[in-house]
Amino acid sequence: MSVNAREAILAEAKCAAQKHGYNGINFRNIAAEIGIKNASIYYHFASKASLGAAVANRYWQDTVQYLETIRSTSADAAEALTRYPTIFRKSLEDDNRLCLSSFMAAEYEDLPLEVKVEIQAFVDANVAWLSHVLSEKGTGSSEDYKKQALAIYTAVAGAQLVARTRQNTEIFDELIATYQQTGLIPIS
Amino acid sequence: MSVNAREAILAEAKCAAQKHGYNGINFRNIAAEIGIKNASIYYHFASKASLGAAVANRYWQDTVQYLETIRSTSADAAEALTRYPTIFRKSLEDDNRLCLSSFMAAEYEDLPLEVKVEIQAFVDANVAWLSHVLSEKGTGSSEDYKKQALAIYTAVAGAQLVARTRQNTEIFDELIATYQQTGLIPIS
DNA sequence: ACCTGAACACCGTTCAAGT
DNA sequence: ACCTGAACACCGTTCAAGT
Repeated sequence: MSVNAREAILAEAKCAAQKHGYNGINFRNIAAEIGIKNASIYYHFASKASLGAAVANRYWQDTVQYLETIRSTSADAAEALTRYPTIFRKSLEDDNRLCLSSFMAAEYEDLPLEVKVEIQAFVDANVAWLSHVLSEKGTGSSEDYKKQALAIYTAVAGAQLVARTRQNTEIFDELIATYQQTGLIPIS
Repeated sequence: MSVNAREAILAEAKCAAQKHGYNGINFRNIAAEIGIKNASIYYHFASKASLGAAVANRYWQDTVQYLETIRSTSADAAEALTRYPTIFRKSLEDDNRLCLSSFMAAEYEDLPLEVKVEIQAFVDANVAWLSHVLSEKGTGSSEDYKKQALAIYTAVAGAQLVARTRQNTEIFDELIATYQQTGLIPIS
């Protein structure tokens, strides 16, 4: 708690956002959880918007790092592509949480600008990574890779949403398998 | 307004839900919009949960009807499949609104049970319709149709979410085109 | 049958005040 | 440097009271 209140607030806020969305970030809950008063949060963050932006920023930066790990530990592009959905699967497994971005995409219109910017950065990072991996294994144009990358990201994020609704991780796996069988996600 | 307050409340609530989600349904706003006081809404609906469920119920029933229209006015299954995404496209065009279900999928964990039930009914109706259309044109097993139907629904709903984030209907069209090119959505 | 005013607890936010 | 109590406007909800 008191080692670093700022980090504790961030961690609680991230967890709340993955479970209930931006709207579910509750200052009084967070404060109670880490043993301070809700007014104290304002010493560390200027506003809920600012806290939300910090959470989203940390989130996509962590994701970029994880994506890099997948690439560097995969034998080839095909393996990296196959492992990509695990990012989304992990949050589902872990307490049925949602990718921050999927959540906030729904809430998007009502989000403060500074949060929108970070959410957009997350999507961009995913598409950039996927485009690069696709280009390593394919022969299409750069435009095609971008389109396919966005399509894969979209479908996988959608799968997380639907699977969460059913509270069933198997549905996520089946959806990914169907994407692979139909050819949306290349497998070899 | 006073011709039928109940219907006026439903209409306002639906619009709010498509723009801001269940959480964005605001009794004081709705009341002001139709010229009554927020306490009056409780005469027509027992709670916000009840109003939300009524909105979602009306929504999926309208969708079922629209899907039937697509089928009965399509020359064949392939045409019906091609026209399927228009349902999601229309709400985007119309003021950048979101399919109720995509919204509430994000909010799902926090939704009252009676609302969850209606959201699930919407997804089921879509999957049933898609399965049927797929079976009319294909030769796979019934299990395969269901899986592919859910995959198509998931990917199209995801496309709506992503396109909304970019406030750009073209992105929706490009995503659908990519789904068709890769084979997720059969085209002939 | 339909609507209202007043009150409740809850939440983001502010601010003057404490150590 | 970090935290707090008290107050504000906002929201879902209740309820006794109005026509």
